[in-house]
Order: sequence, then structure tokens, then C-alpha cells
Amino acid sequence: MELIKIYACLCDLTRLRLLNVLAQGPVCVCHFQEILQEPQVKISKHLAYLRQRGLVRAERQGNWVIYALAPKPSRELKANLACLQDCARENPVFKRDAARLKKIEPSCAWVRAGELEKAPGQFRCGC
Amino acid sequence: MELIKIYACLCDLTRLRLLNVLAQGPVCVCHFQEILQEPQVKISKHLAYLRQRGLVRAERQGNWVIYALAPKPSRELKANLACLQDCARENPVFKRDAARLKKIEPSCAWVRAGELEKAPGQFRCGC
DNA sequence: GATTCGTATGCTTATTAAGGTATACGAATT
DNA sequence: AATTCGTATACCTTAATAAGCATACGAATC
Repeated sequence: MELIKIYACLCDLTRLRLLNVLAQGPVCVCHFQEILQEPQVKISKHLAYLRQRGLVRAERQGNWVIYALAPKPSRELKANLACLQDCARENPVFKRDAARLKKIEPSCAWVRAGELEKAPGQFRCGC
Repeated sequence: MELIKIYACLCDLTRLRLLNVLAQGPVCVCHFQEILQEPQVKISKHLAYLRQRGLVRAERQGNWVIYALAPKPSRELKANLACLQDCARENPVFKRDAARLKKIEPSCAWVRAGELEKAPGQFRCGC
């Protein structure tokens, strides 16, 4: 059942943090490393978990892989992500992630605008 | 973290069904057996799982054990249970459970009203 | 073509969880 | 006191998961 799958995705802190960041917009793996302060393997694996279950999609841009929330989320998923957003608002861990995201916002903004494609080789990962 | 615990409780269908039924009010184990159509061990174990994590509390009344949602739920728990209720509304499995609950409603009503204590020995389990 | 960079995957180990069978438990009945 | 009833737990088997290490991969650079 869809609901079970969703809750299974949500019952790990790392994945919760990933999804919470993604709610702000697409982010590449190396930025996740910086925001979550977790090793690459860990991040990559949890992203794979979410990807395999359809909560998230990945798109390659040169060396980087940009992750984003899946388009056309089910009603259940939409509701639960909203609920998560609401619950996360007051939580120190999520707030800290949000702050770190804001710090590297510029690079993420380029990514979101697709500038990376237009001007390849212009941007370096800050990791 | 509270949220992780909650999602862990929610990522199993049996527990989801239990919680969804409990949202209507206290229910005893044997009624759960009838509503979910699942073996006693299974139900008992999942109730223990929820009990150990504080989502649910149990109260003995003679031979029966009545389960109810924990009082004073956290903001997170309240939000997620509401979200579940909303998602479950259209789901055939949960709807079927709700229908079965309604059928045995009378006995459950006694339990809820505490009549069981007032008139011990008057009621038998329908299982 | 070799190297570097960012990312993904295979392997191993440890933990957790789900289901079933059998049995133990407390309360009530006989 | 023995039995019955409703419920809980111990034990077993199997499967899923998380984390870390090492390594493979594709794209870009040198």
C-alpha cells in the first residue's frame, strides 16, 4: 500500500532531513553532504532508497546529480510531506539544515535555474 | 526523535489499521481480532509495539484488555494521526474495518461507557 | 588516454522487525 | 483447586534495514 511505503521512507532521520531540504527545491548530492554533514555513501544510499520508491527523482548534470521531489505526488504523499514540513518547523535539526541550505543557496539557485546546463564548467562544487 | 518513532509505528499495515480503529474510541483485543480478521498473536504483538512506544495505552477490565490512544498526544503525533485519518478515509481496507467496527459497535459502546465495570459478568466476548 | 571529480554500488556485519507455534499469565468460573 | 477465557510473551525462522569500507562508474579535464 502506498501509505506503508511512504511511512517506511519517513522513518529514518537521514531521509527525513533529505526530504525536508528537497521541499525547498532541487539539490545536488554534494550540497546534501554539506547541509547534512554526513558521509557521501550514507546520503547516496538514502537517496537511492527514496528514488527506488518513487518519492524522489534524479537528473544528471555533468558530474553532478540533482535530486528533486517526484512530480505528481499522490494525495497521501502530498499530505504527509506537508505534515512533515509542519512538524519540522520547530525542530532544531531541521532548522539547522535549513540554515545551512540558505548559506549555500546561491549555488543551489544556479542549479535550479538550469544555469548549469547553459554554462557548463563555470561552477564548482564547494565541498 | 519523536517523529522517527511515530513513523516507525505507522509503517506497518496492521498497526495502521489498529490506530485507525482506535481513532473511533477504545477497543478490546478480541474485538480487534474480529475487526481486522487477524490472529490474536499478531494483534497482541503490534499492540505491544505501539504500547512500548507510547502511542497507545492498555487497561485491564476483568479478562479483557481495553486499548485506547494515549492521552495528551504530542503535536507531531496528533498531526500525523489526523493525516492518517484523512488518508484512510478512501481506502477500502480501512473502510472495511470501519464497517466491521460499526457492526460490533454495541459491545464496544458498553466498554467505552465503562459499563463493564459496573456490571461485571454481564458481557461476553463475541469472538 | 590517463586522471580527477562527483556519485553509485557491492560486500560485510549488526540490528530490527514480522510471522508463527507453543506456552505462560491473570482473572473469572466451576 | 481445577478449568476456562482472554491476553501476553518466549522462542524460532526469515527478511529487511542501516552503516561503513572498498571499489566501480560516467563525465569532464589534463
